[in-house]
This record gives sequence, C-alpha cells and structure tokens, in this order.
Amino acid sequence: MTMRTRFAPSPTGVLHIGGARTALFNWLLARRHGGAFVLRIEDTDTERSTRESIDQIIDAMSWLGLEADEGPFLQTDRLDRYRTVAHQLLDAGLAYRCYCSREELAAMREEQRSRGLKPRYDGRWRSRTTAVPGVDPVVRFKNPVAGSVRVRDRIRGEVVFENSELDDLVILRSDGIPTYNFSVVIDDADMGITHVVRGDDHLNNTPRQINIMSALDLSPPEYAHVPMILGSDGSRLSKRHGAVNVTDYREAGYLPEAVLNYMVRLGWSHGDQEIFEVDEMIRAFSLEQVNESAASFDPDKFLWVNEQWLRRAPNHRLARLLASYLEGAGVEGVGLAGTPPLEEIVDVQRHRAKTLVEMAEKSLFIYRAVEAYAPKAAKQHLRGVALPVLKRLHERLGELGEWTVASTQAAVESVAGELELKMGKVAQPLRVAVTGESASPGIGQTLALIGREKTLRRLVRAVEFVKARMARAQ
RNA sequence: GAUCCGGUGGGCGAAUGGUUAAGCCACGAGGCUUUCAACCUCGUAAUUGCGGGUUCGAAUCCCGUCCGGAUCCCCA
Repeated sequence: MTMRTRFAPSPTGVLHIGGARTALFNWLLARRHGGAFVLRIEDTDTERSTRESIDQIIDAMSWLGLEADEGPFLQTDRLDRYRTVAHQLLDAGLAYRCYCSREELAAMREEQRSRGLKPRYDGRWRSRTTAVPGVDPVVRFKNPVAGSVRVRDRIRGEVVFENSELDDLVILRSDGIPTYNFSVVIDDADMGITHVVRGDDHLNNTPRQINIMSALDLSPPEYAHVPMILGSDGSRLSKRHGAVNVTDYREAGYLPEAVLNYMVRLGWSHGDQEIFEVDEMIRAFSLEQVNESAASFDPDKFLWVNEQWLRRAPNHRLARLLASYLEGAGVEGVGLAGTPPLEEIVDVQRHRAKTLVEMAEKSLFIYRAVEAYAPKAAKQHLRGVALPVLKRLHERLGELGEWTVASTQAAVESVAGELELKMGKVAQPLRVAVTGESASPGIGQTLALIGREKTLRRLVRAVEFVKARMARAQ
C-alpha cells in the first residue's frame, strides 16, 4: 500500500512555524516513500475560518515548496458526507441525539469540577428518545463505557487510554456541522490516509477517533504525534516570542530552504548533520528519529542556518532576491545604468549578512548619497588630521585610469605609503566619507561598487565637512 | 482537579546497558585584518530534573517524586 499523508490545518490564521513543520514532516514522508501528500482544510469552525487564511496558508506552503499532490480539500464542501455517516451511526444505535442546552452542560461541568472530577458529559440522553420541541439537538457518539483503547504511535510507542476516562462527544452540532473529531475520521478514511502525523496536542483525541473508527468498521491509520515547539521561556510558541509565521521570515529575508532546514532539525536529527538539502532530508527523514520531547525555538540558530543557505544559494538567484529587498527598502533604479550589477554586490556581501534584509541594508550606501555621517564614525575619523588624506585620495583616485577593486585598492595603499600612514588612518576616513559608516566591505570593493563619480563627489563633501568642523572648533 | 505526554550544558541535540556524556548554535579569549563580518585556533559550560532500586556496569531498565506541556468546548 502506498503511503498517503496529509496536512490538515484549520484556516483561522496564517501558517505558523509549528504547523509548517508538521506539514514538512508529512511531505517528507510522502516523498521518501513515493506516496502522496494531501492538503485538507479543516474549516468546520465557521466562526473563525476565513478564505484569507486559506490563501495565506497555501501561499506560504508554496513558498516553502511543500506542494500538495492532492487538494486542497475543504471540509465545508463535504458536509453532506458527514451528515450521512452521522445518520448511519444514529440508525445503528451507535450515536444519539442530545437536547441539553449549553447552560445545562456548563452547569454539569461546573458541578463535576467542584467535586474534583474530570468534567465529562454524563450520558443523560444516551437512552432517551423523546425529542424536546423547539430544540435542535446535537448528535453524540456512544463511546464504549468499558475497556481501553491502545494507540500505537510511531514516536511515543503504545499509549493506553481507559474508556472510562472518555465521554460521549458531540459529532454533529445542532446546525448540522460536524466537529473536528468526527470529520477528521471520515476524511482520513475517505482520502485513504495511511499515516497521520500531527502535533502531540492531538494525542489525547486519538482514542476518541479510534473508537469512532471502530464503530464505522474502519481500521486506524499509523499515528505519529510530534512534539510541540516551545518559545524561549518554555511556553507554547506564540506571537509573544517574536516572529512565528512563515511569512514573517520571508519578509525578514530568510530563504525557504533555510526555513525548512531549521524546522526539520527541531525535533529531529540525523547524527551530527546540521545542514540538509531538501533531497537529503527526504532521504534521511524517518519518524523513528523524531524526538519525544518538546523543543525550544532558537532564533539565533535559525539565523545561522539562514546564513549557511545564503552562502550556498547561486549568485543569480540571490541577485534577483536582493533586488526586491532593495526595492522594499525604497531604493530606486536597482540594477540600472550607473549602479553596479547586482551579482557583483552579492559577491561581496554574501558572507557579510545573515538575511537578505541585512544584505540590502548593508548595500544601501551604494545607492544613496551619505545624508549624515554616523556620529561616532565621523567623530573618530573625519578629523583635522584626515583633511590632507582625503584631499590626496581625491587627487589620486581622480586620476585613476580604470576603476576597479584592484586599482582603487592600490591607489589607497599608495596614498598611505606616500603619507607614511598605516592603512587604518587612510582607509577609515575614506570609508566614512563614502559610506557614512565605519564598517563596509573591503575598501577597494566599496569604492568599486560606489563608482568613480559618486566616490569623488562624496570625497569632496567630506572635505567640506571636515573644514567646517575645524572652523567651528576654533 | 483528572487523564496523557515529556525532562541530557543557556538553546538544538548525539550516545545497542559498556572508556573521559559527541556535534552544532550562543557565549569568552586569541589569530588574520584598512573597518565590520567571514575564516582559523583555543576555551567556559552537564552529579543526564530529583530520590531510590536492578546490574560487574545506568542518560539508557524499574519504582517514587518534582517540574513543564497537552487534553478534558456544539474549537481544531
């Protein structure tokens, strides 16, 4: 039997790191075993589900490259099917109508809780058949009252639940919409899902689902409950912990392969390997190696992983991406005449940034005239002693034949030699003059990227700046 | 509260019951250097939550305990 896995998010928000990892594990398994990966949208919570969320989830998955082989299927398109099955159960005496009001149920729970018991429906409509006029009943599943349910989990091993701990859960709401535990069973069966891989917050639901399956004469799929992802403080990962949505990372300049790489290592490992190509993940991934304990999300390591992938990405691809991040930062005319080819920028910046956003920020000096020198940098390097240096640099660079990394670098070195100064005393004032900052790529690279005209113009301006400053000091 | 799951340096995590508990991130020091990075070298950091038991030998098996999380809804 070919493996069929699924990802079944509820469209009540955007794709979260935890959900994306679940999707990844499922996708990996299907790829590994030549099976199919199904996307199913669990939108039976009509109050909170939105079309916008569905679109965002699909968009994020597609960015990550987690394309579904089948779907997306929407549960709200299958309502008739759930009702049909619910009626089969009703007819077979395996489910019943319950006319309790919400207030009545709340009171029941309150009473049980006050007695230190686990709040459960007490089955008061289990054997009653008289309808209550004017009340739309819910349909409840008749859960077995005795015995136990064994969940065979590929990650946790065998977990046993006593039926006496379970109650008769609602499978169809009074408006005829099924609840999660019911629709999930029918869909997994109808869609031929062989492996259910999901967060371990679902482990406690599994015995209920298995009981429904038994009533329907279905055999359960393989289960694998993956550990949750926690924030740095040990609580469940949430917005409080900063960016947690997949799209946040796209915006922050992460590469999709880095996101996949970081996610796959959260709860799973393969010896001491840290970096995985997608193909390597597919070959190496197995449920048996998935950890049982929850993992904390570590933004620092994620950043490092992205840096690793920035190094591996082909130049032309990074160039194309960098262009859009530069435009996002408000730069106009990216890649046009008068600006260096993007691939040259990528060449010098790819080892100097951990994200594309950072790469764009560090490249702004190429496009923008220096509006204001960084105060500390100016104070330290644009001083009176720098005046002759800057003037000489302007002369020497101005008479340069060709303007390249090597020629500009050599010119700067020759000025240093001529003035009997260390490179630091020459390159730093120059760097601040042309970039406004005390840090930039190698001085030759910096000048080559800026270009002759802009360099000379900025040098003139720096000379003026130093003069004005000296005048003020007197 | 009940039930279920988990617990190895600050984080991710490795380790058939068998040396001195891998590796990576972060952190610190040094090197390289025109700056910032990158890179190279070295280093700090763990009575494997705690207590007991089994065993020649326990991170690993058993019991207890503590802590954390999940579920208990006409949410998923």
